[in-house]
Amino acid sequence: MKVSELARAAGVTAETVRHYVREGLLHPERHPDNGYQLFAHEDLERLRFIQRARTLGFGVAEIREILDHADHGDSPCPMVRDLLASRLPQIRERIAELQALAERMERALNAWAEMPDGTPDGHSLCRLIESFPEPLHGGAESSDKETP
Amino acid sequence: MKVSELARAAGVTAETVRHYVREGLLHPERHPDNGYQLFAHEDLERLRFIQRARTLGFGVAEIREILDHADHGDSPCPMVRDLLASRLPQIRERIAELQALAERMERALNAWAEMPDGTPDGHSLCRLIESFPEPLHGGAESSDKETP
DNA sequence: CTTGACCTTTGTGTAACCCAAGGGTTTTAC
DNA sequence: GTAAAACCCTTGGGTTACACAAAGGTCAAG
Repeated sequence: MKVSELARAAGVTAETVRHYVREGLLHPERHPDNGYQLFAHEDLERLRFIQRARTLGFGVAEIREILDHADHGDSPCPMVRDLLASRLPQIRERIAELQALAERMERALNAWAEMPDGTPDGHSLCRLIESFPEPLHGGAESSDKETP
Repeated sequence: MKVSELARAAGVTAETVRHYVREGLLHPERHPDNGYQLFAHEDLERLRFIQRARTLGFGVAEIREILDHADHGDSPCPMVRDLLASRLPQIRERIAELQALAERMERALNAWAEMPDGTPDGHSLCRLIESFPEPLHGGAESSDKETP
């Protein structure tokens, strides 16, 4: 299989496949004449494994470690379990943050619904945003990436 | 106020303040002798506004637009409301994704708890991950950034 | 007058890709 | 048989919201 064929078979873009190759998750052979990457059927399974691992919250570097272990004949299961166990609370924290965010957004929209649209207030900024509680910086901080 | 003073007053790092200056969210004056950035008390309010807007899910570029509007005497409220309204469903979608992720992780951990640790399976990869459902790519895609 | 704390700019790194450019190859169509 | 469409390669730059390091100027205190 060539890059795009593998990509289509797995439902990802060719760029993604090349990315995984660059990152050492896939090790295709090369056609000796033209240098094209040649993937085996195993690689399709491997790519599907990568996708499932991604949906479980693993990063590319972690997946590479897992696959390297497995390629050496070691069972990566204990490592995987530990990674999973350490990430789960972070996910739950993130969920709580996003739920709080959604609530704040909803409160803002509801408050706005009861106000005229062009509230003449060009001097000071939107009072509604200004009246939101400060992101108390004394507690547990969380630098994050909201919505891209 | 100098950079670090403003930063401390708002509970952020000096790097963050400089970042916002670079991005055009803050417009400090310059001390003519030494080139230091000089912030007014308004800028502390402005920075607090930025923080609140961030907790509402706005990106730095969006906040810059909002502030630019306000600086021109226009009320940015309609824009803000539209941004909020368009992002809320995305947030909800993201929450649903993360909850599904947390559930998958929990199911995996529970299944593992009932297995011996070093399940000898060096050839094929962890069956548990392999048995997870495919990230069906036919539906609504969402390329995202999981947990850093 | 020398620390030490603070200031400046510039450049690099982060995660997981996407996209464009420039150039070779293979397949398809006429 | 050949030309165009379609696909391949690598390289390099962009995305987010900062953090961090380096090299060098400035300032307050002892």
